[in-house]
Amino acid sequence: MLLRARPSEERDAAIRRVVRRIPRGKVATYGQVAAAAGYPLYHRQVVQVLRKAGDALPWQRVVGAGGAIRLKREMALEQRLRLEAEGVRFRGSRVDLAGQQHAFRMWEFED
DNA sequence: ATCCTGACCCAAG
DNA sequence: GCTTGGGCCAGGA
Repeated sequence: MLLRARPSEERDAAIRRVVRRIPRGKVATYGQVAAAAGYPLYHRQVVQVLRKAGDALPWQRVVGAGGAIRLKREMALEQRLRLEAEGVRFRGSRVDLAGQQHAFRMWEFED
């Protein structure tokens, strides 16, 4: 299950599949998405994928470790509004991860 | 090849 | 709580 030498397109596709599985009202961290996709150390690549995908993916459901919103300026507000609209609760400046963090079931991502 | 950047992460202080 | 430094990785200049 270590696929470091696979083409980037497959890696990105795996990441996209994972993001699409996060249900409304739930969130997952960049690190969790990367790990669930099969690439534990690729949390930074998740960012690139989300940027490129734009609104084709539910990008608002991916947050930083501890539930922090990592976007800047207007986009940070946009993400918060979208999440609150889905019913995600916040504790201060970050998402209240307890109970709102999506638990990936790994076996669903096997090819 | 090198340098820089980014919606990162985490252990320290 | 917040900031820092070091560790990660791919992509673009």
